[in-house]
Order: sequence, then structure tokens, then C-alpha cells
Amino acid sequence: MQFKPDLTAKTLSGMRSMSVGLLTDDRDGRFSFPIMAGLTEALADRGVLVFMSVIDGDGKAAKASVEAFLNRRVDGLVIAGSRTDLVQSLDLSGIGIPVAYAVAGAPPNSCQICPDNRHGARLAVDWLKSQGRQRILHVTGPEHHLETKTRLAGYCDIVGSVAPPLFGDWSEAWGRAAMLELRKSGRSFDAVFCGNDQIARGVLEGLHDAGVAVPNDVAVVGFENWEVLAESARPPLTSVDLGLKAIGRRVGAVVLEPALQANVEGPELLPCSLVVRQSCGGADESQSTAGDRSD
Amino acid sequence: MQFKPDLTAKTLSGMRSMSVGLLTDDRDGRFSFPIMAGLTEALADRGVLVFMSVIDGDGKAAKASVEAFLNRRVDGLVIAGSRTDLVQSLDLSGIGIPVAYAVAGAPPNSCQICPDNRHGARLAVDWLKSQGRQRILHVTGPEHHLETKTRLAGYCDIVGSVAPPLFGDWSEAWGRAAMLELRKSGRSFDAVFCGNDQIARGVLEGLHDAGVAVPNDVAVVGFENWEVLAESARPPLTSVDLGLKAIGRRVGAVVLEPALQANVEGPELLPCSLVVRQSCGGADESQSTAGDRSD
DNA sequence: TTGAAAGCGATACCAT
DNA sequence: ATGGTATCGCTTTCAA
Repeated sequence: MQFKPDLTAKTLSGMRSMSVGLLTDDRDGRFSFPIMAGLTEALADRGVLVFMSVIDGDGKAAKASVEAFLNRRVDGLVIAGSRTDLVQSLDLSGIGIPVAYAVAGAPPNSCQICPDNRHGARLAVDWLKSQGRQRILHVTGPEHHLETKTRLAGYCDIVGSVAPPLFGDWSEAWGRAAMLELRKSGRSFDAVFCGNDQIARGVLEGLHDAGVAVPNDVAVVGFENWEVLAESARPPLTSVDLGLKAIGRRVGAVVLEPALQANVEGPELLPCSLVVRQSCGGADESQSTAGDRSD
Repeated sequence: MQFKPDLTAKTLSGMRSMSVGLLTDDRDGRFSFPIMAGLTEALADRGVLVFMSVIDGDGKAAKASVEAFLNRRVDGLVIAGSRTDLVQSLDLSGIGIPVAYAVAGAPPNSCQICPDNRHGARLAVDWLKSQGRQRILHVTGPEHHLETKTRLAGYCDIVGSVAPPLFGDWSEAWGRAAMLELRKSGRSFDAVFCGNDQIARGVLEGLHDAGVAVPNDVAVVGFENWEVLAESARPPLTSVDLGLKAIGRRVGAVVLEPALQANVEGPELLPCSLVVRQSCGGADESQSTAGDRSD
């Protein structure tokens, strides 16, 4: 028969509400949206829906959203893709429901799920080496950023610390500038591993301007696999995928079943994967690595 | 005093649920996310929350999501930024709650809210003319797309149909190819108005490769103001902003108060605005036009 | 005007 | 095992 229990009544009578809240202060949804997609996907089967609220950096609004969630009796809360200032303005300690942080700053002893940046970097550099590249440079973001440090660590895992990385900001402009700088310095290299895709785009442009052929003369790999950037780069950019959708799925599972939580000490790291395109050769061999490439 | 009524009980007892459902099949959230942000913003004051569900093109999943929304007794439904196939696989006719389509294909006689592409195009071309440009070309997307036609119409409103547009796809590669084609044909021009930002990026690159100076020799303006692309273009790209966030706000108002609906015949058009950067000169005059530039 | 009682649609605890 | 009933927290209706 076609009986559909009313979720509202079900909730009122003390059961779980079969809904979770998602809070983000992302600007363009670069991280939040794929996470959200994974979350929906994972929770749809279990019949739970997600309340989403995007706020712009204001602590008051964040607090109000959480209150609103709680009034709806959400079973869990996820904070996604936000800058760390959100967590600071929000005290979720005695909230009474599971909270998980997805690709977001998190307070100590909380459930935090992030991509394994270090492993992702190793994947990229390994691939570069397997393609016969000898002198792999690293141009990346601000030195003090956590992502910068972690990705750098993965890079060093493979090549050691012979070649000092070039720190800058996460922009195309910096990627271009770095190429200029490099040419002036006369350092020789046959590959550059970039801290993110925007930098990689800039590097590609800088190389193009200088007349060096990619991937023949130098190979380039990016990070984050922001498809709109990576796919239309010239040539299409090989990049490390963050597996955001998988993170969304995982976060959904954990928020509903806190027992699944792996370790309370430090973040839970989910695998990245390498999406091979044409910027470092080998694209036709259609290499693929662990994880879920679509974010 | 600090009394917070329980929304669940309120809902059960026959009131409105103070929640709406948002359904999208967007891939990267380019449209859905800003719309969502506007929606949240508009509804937060009224104390209504939004259930969001992102599905990937599957008709079954869409239907299931709508059912789930209905079980939660949402007060309204918005379909956002989706390809038209979603509306086809979904019959929302006798659903009993207001439905609005935001930047999405919509069935006849439904509430549809979209950016005023034609007006946006006029804004762009007008600006180009005001900067003294005489021969403005239009390179754009597939001829049969609705956006292509509407933007072209706006272009023709200003310059007439002297210069035939160049149709292609919405990619950077096409923008580059168009420049090559143009150089071969020997057509002379001092500005190009692009159908979207990706094409504009390609055009910019093509121009750069050919050694023509932007904006001195030729000015370029894009469409959609996808900030990650526009801001880091070389030079930063002047572009028509779609006002997606405002659309989200409007859609929220309409879904809660269907009486506000402007016209049932055809879509309700919200203003675009021009965001002036350096790709067509005049950036320092910090020109701005109607609408809300942040999406 | 104010206060008490009857749903709303399920769950859960009792009795039988 | 099985049916009846109190309960969840609020709105609405009806008395007083």
C-alpha cells in the first residue's frame, strides 16, 4: 500500500527528525556545494533531508541559523568549507547533537573530515617522477597556510628538500609572476607542482608566454581539480582531486552515526586522487588512482 | 523572556512549516549556490529554513526528493539552475504548494525568475560604445540556446545586425578559436562582446597570443561575471553580472507570497548589472549600474 | 478577555 | 500478540 508516515508527527513524538543542518560561509560554493551534493546523496537513502544555510561571515547570523536548526530538532550539524573565523564565533560544545566539520577549521576534540592533502601531493609528484621528470619545482600559496604546509610536506616526502618552494598567494597572477621570477633566476626545471589550480593556470600562461612547451619541455600539475579551471586550461590541467563529494558522504554517515567516528585526535583524512589530463603527458594512458574523482 | 516555540509542534498543528525545498541538478553550483545564498538571506528574517537537495539528473531521485519535501510539509518549492530535463521529468502541477523556477527551464504557466539577459547585453554594448568603440563583434554560444538568442538580441538592439555573430560553444577553446578565425578572415574590430566569461577568457588569450593589446587595441566584455574567471583574467574582465543572489531573494519572497507574482505569462526578468574591470578601459571611473552586483 | 479542552499524526507504554 | 491511551508542543475552538 501507499502509506507515507508524516515526518512532522514522527518527529514530534520524540523520534529523530530525520534531518541535519548544514552551515557554510563559503562565497561561491567551491567547497560547500560538492560537499552538499555528497551529503544529500548519502542521506537520501536513509530518508534524511538537509537544511542548508549560507551566511556571510556574520557571527550573529551563524548563531541564529544554529538556533533555527535546533528548533527544527535536527539530528546533526555539519559545518562546511568555511574559513576558520566561523568556528571561532560559534560555540557548539554543549549542543547535544553530533557536529562534524567538513574541510573547515574545527575546534579541538571535534569531528573534522578533510582531504589528505599530503597524500594528494605525493600522488602528484610521484606521477611526475614516473613520467621521467627530474627537477620538479613547487610553487604554492602563503607559507603559513595549513594547506600550503601539508601539500609541501607531501612534495618533500618524494623529492626531499633540495629545491626550495616558491610561496605566494593562491592566484593566477602569482603563478605568472613565479614563472617570470624563475626565468630571471635561471633555475632549470622540467616540471612544476602547483599548490592549487589557479596558480597552475598562471604557471601555464607564464610558460606559454615564454614559449616553453607543455608538457614536452615542462610538465605542470595542479591541486584541487576545480574542473572549470582545469579542463579548459591550455593544455588541460592534470590535477589532484580533493574528493569533496566523498567527504560529503562520509560526513553524512558520521553525523548520523557518531560511533563511526574514526579518531577524535586530529582530522579524519580521506584520499585524494589524481586526474590526469594533458599538462604532464600520459593522459592517454588514462591513469586513475584511489578515491572518487568527481567532486 | 527567552521562549522559543518548537517548530515541529507548530507545523504539526496545522500551521505552515516555515520551510521550503530547493531542488537542483547543478553540477558545480555555479548558479544554484548564489541563488541558495540569496534565498537563505531572504528567508532567514522570516524564520524560514530551506531544505536543499542536489540530485544528478536522475528523474527518480528528483521525484523522491519532492516526496520527501512534501512529507516535511514544506510551504514552497524552488527549482534552481537546472537544465530543462529536470522540469520535464517532474510533474509539479497538482502539488498544492507554490513552485518557482530560478534560472531554470520551466513548464508553461509557471512562476519563472531569470536574469534579464537582453538588458544585460545592452548594458555591455552600450558601455563599449560609450568608451568610443566602433566595431563591436559578438562571439557567443550555440545558436539555438535561449541565452544565446536573448543576449544576441540585446546586442542587436544597440548595434543593429551589421556584424554577424560568431556561434560556437561556451568554452575557452572556442573563444581562442574564434580569434584565430577572425584574424584569418581579416575582419577589423575594436571590441568583442562575449556570450559568457569562458568564451571571453579564450578571446583574451587569443588576443594576447596575437600580440594585440587589451583594452587599448580591442576591448573585451564577458557575461555572467563568474568571479573566479573574471577577476583573474589578463586583464581582469569587465562582465555582466547576473544578479543571482537577488534572484534567490526574489524567489524566496514569491514562493512564500505567491500573490507577489508579477506575470504568469513568461518569466519575470530581474536586472543584470555591469561590473567594470580593466578589459575595456574606464575601470577607474568605477562605473556601476542597476542591480546587485554580488552573486 | 481569559482559560480549559480538543485535535494534529505518529510513537510507546500499558493493560488485557 | 493486540488494541487502547497518554504523550510530544503547539494552535484552535469553545466555554465560562
